[in-house]
Amino acid sequence: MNKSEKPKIILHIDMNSFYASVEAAHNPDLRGKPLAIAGNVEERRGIIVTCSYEARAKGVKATMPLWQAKKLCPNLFVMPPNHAKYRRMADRMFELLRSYTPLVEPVSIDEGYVDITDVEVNGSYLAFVKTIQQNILSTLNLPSSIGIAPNKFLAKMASDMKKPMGITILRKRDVPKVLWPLQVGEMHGIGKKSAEKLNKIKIYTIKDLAHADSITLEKAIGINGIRLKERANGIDNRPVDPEAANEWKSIGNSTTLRADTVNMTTIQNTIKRLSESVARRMQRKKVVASTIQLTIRYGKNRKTITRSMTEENAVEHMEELYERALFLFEKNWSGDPIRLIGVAVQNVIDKKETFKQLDLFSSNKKDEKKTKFHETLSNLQQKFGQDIVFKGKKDLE
DNA sequence: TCTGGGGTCCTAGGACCC
DNA sequence: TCTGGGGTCCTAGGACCC
Repeated sequence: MNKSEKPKIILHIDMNSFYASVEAAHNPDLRGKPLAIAGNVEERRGIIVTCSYEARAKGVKATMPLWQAKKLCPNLFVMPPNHAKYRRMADRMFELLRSYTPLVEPVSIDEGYVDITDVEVNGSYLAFVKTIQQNILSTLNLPSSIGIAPNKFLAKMASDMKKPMGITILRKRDVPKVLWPLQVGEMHGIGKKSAEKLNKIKIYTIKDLAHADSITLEKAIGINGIRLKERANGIDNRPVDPEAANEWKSIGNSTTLRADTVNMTTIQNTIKRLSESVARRMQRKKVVASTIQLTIRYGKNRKTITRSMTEENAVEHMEELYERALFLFEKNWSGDPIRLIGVAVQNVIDKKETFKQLDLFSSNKKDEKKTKFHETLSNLQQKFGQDIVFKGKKDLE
């Protein structure tokens, strides 16, 4: 950290079993009961998305197949997800946080960072954060856990330590005592694969990672290893960026089919429906995109492929997406039964920036190239005379 | 008949340019 | 007669997160 910068105070707010809590907030009968939100409730492929703490007590967990959860907890209440409802509650929750400071960065529908460094606080920060937590609970009927720390990483690790309705302060000087004894896989950013790779080079705990040799680390898990080592030492300089959530890199929809299929009508209809949905979301966000990506997951081994194409001009309409997605499908489908289809767009830009983009980048860059080419050509002609022959169409563009 | 759907970021190879 | 090196863009796949 720069010496002139004063230490920051960052909060990480994590909503406890958010979907289940929202349902319970809307329906008091559900409170205190084992409740699960699961996709495809009528079908055998349904999995648990979120569940209440009462359900967790019985061993029910997110991503568990529904049938398995019911076996563990026969009186489980199961509801399909209502994303519009959760979105509305999330919006209200973030609005509430913004009443304290504009420095709020939503990370996902149910968590976000808040930089309260410059918020005037009477009394202790702990008491202040408690009022925020209570405010969320009394206004929206939703429980949360909050981490307080000098940076994002530590705040994130802290919010995870006491659930539900916990508040945890994690100071940098606490890192050796609190964080270092943990297994390396407990660290945010390290999943199963990286944990395995780290174990192979004898890094087991966060302490091991904090003291690891950077070269060895980079060889084992790439450049990300260096960043993770910094985090293990309590260092993280990422600012809280309120705009981050508005900048879309990709927008996509995918669906697992009822049964694996080779039926072209089903496939076409699915691609059409997904294209519609993506186009609608793009319109709502007022963006266009130049790359269209198709995902196919085969039933056999769940093998997944992605194929994409990039257009010179950005597209936005359902028909444009559908046409390209279908083209990618026909070009790349092996003929094997399909389990999942996805349509997504990447290289997303604001619609109002399209004109600028076209002027500044596309045409200007091309003009620049043309100008450069003609300069080179006339230089050569001066040197060697007029009869210089260039091969290929590209040279003349 | 075990594994959904929404994302972000990184890597690695090839094409192409200077 | 011999053969560099850096940079960017595109594509496909993978790791990770909620």
